[in-house]
Amino acid sequence: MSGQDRPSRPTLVTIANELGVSRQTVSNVLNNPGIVHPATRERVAAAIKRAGYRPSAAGRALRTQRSMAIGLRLYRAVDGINGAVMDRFVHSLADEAQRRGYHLTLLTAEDADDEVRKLETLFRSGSIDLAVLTDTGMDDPRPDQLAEAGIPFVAFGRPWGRPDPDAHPWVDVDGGAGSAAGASWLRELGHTAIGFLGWPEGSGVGDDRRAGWARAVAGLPASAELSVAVLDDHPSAGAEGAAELITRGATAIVCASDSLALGAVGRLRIAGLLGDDHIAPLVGFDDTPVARALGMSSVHQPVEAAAVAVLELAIDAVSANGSSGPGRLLQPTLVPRQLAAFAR
Amino acid sequence: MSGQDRPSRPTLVTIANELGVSRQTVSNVLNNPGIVHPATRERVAAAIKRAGYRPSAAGRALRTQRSMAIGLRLYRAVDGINGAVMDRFVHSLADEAQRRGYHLTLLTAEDADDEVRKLETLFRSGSIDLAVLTDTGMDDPRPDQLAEAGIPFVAFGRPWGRPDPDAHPWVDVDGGAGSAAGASWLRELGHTAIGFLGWPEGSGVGDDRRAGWARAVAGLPASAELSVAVLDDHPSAGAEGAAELITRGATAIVCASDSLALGAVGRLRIAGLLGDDHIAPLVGFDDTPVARALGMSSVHQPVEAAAVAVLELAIDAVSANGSSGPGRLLQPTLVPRQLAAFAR
DNA sequence: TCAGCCGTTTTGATCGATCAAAACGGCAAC
DNA sequence: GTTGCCGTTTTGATCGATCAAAACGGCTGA
Repeated sequence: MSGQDRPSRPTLVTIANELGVSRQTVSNVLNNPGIVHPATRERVAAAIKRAGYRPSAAGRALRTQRSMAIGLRLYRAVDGINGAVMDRFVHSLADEAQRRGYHLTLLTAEDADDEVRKLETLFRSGSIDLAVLTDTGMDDPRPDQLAEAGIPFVAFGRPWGRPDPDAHPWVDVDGGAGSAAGASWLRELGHTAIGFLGWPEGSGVGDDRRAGWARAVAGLPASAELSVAVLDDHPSAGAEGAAELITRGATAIVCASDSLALGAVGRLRIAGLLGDDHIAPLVGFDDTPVARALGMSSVHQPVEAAAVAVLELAIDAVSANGSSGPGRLLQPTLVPRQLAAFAR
Repeated sequence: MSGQDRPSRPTLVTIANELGVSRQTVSNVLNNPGIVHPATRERVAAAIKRAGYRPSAAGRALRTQRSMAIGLRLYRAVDGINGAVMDRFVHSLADEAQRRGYHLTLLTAEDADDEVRKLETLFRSGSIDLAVLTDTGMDDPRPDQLAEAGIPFVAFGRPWGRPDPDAHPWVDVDGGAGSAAGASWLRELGHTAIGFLGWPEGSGVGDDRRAGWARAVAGLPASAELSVAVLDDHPSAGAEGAAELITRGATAIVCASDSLALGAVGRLRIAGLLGDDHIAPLVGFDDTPVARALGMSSVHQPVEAAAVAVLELAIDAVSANGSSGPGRLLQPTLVPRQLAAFAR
C-alpha cells in the first residue's frame, strides 16, 4: 500500500526550483513579502500553498537561534479542585502563545530545584527561549536561579517577600481585592459578623486574601476574632474551621479557596444559616467548577487576561524591549450565586 | 553589569577544540560511547560536564529529522470535575515522555478539524514527530484524517464504532469492567435494586459503562427499568436522574461520572438511603478530587499506566517496529469510601 | 557615453549537529 | 616486505533555513 517510499517534505529549494527562482526569494515571500515583486510574490505564494509547504522549524531555529517555545512546568494535580485555575491558565497560555507563533513545551519536576535544572537544560539546548513560572511562593528561589542562568522568564504570581517588587516581570491577580469584594457583598446583605477562613500566616497568597477581608470588615465589632486558619486546603479542614467560626458568632464566611468553602457550606446548613433566599452567606475563591456546580458564590480570576499579559511580557523579555513595565496586577470579580436545588 | 556580550553557548566544536579532538569524537561520546577509547571518552565527558554543554536541539533535529516532540491538544476545561482525569493523564504523559527523551508540545483547537489542521502544520514543519489523541468519540473523524496525512499517532480511547478494532494503535481503560465492579460491590452490600445513571446511547464511553452495569446486575429483578439517561454531565442532571431512579425503586446507584454522582448523593440523603455505616450506596466514575474530598466511592482509572502504554506504542509508531500490538485495554479499580462527616 | 542609483533577485556563508566513508597507526599473516 | 585487518579518530557532505552582500537589468542625470 505504501505508495511512495519517502514522503520527503518540500523545502524552500523544492519550491524555488519548481518556479525557477532562488530559495531566498521564496524565503522572502514568507518573511519579508514587501521587498518581493507582487507578481513573483503571488506565483510563489500559490506554489507554497499548492505544495502544502511549511518551513522547517529545525532549520529556522538553527539559523535564528530561536525555538519559539516556552517552557512551563505542569504540576501534579494534587487537589484538582483548585487546580482548576491552573488548568484554565495553562489552556489560555497555550492558546495565546499559539496565536503569537509560540508554543508551550511541558515539563514535570520533583521540586523547585529540579524544575530550574530542567529548564536550564531545555534552555541551553535551545529547546525553549524562555520560561513561565507559576505558583510563586514567599521567598521563591527560582527567580534568582533563572536570572543567574541567564534564562528569560515571566512569573504568574508576585515576587512575594522581595524588597524590590520589580525584580522580574510578573503578572498576578489582586487576591486582596477579591476577598474584600466578597466581604463587602456580605455586608451589603446585612451581615455584621463576617469571618475569614484561610491558612496560617506566611504564604503570600493567603496573607493577601486575609488582608483584603480585614480591610472590608474594618469597623465591624469583634472582627479580629473572626479569622481562623487551617493547615490543609481541603473541605474537611474547611468544615472544621467553619464550625469554629460559627461558634465564635460568625453568620457569614469568606474563604481563601473553594475547597475550604465546600467544607464550610455543610456547616452553614447545619447551623441554619442558609436563609430562605438560598444564597449561602459564603464566598469561595477561584470560581472552580465545583462552585459553579453547587451554586456557591466565589471570586473569579481573569486567567485569560493573565495569560495575555504574561505573553506580552514574555515577548518583551526575549526581545529585550522592556517597554511594558515589569509588573501587572489584574482585578478579579465576585460571582454571586444561588445554591443549586440539590445542594441545599 | 553585563559581563560578556554574548553568552555564546558551547558547541561540539568548542569542546573538540578545547581538547584537540574532532567534533565527531565528541558527538560519539554522547551518542555512541562504545566506539570511543575509554581514556578519550573520559576526557571528553569531563570537558562536556565542565562546560555545561548541551547538544543543540535544532542542529540535531535538522540532521536527524526528528524533533523528539509529541503534539497534544489541550481541551478547554469545560467541566473540571471530570477534566481531572485528563489532567492526571497529561501530567503522566509529560512525565513519561520526559523520561524517554521526548517532550509534549501543546496545542489548542476549536474543534476536531482544527485540531487535525494544526497537528498537520506542526508535523509538516517538523515540530512534532507524532500526535496523541484523547477523547475519541463514536466514529471519530481524526484517525482517518491523520492517517491520510501520514502523521503517526496513538489514541487514548478505543476506536469506537469501527469495524476494525486494530485500525490504529490505542490505549484505553475498561470502563465496563469498572461499572461492573461498582455494581457487584453494591450487590455484596446486599442491594438488589441497583440503578444506572448515565447518558443517552451513542457515546462509546457511556454505552460501555452501562453495559458493564447490565452484566453485573443480570439476574436481579426489574433491572431493565433501572437505567436512566440524562443529557448533561452535570450534578443538577445527576440529581434529577437519581430522583427518577429512586422513584422507580432503586436503593443504590452506579453512575457514569462523578459529576452525576455528586448530584445523586443529595437525593439519596433526602430519600433516607444513606444508612448508618455512612457508606453511600453510590458509585461514581473517575475518582476525581471531589469524590475523594466528599468520600464518595468511585472507579479509579490507571492513567499513569495508560500514559506509559501510550508512550510505548508511540515510540513503536515512529520507529515502525509494530512489535507491541495495536490495542491495550487497562483495568480500572473500584475505590470504596465512607462519606466524610461534613458531607453526610 | 558612462557613472550612479534603484528595485529586485541571486549567491555565498553560516547556524550545530549526525551520517558515511576515509584515514590512521599498529599488528599479524603470508 | 607487502597485504589486510582492526580499533579508533578524522574528514567531507548534508539537513533547511536566514543573513549579508553581491549581482543584475533598467533608468536617470551629468
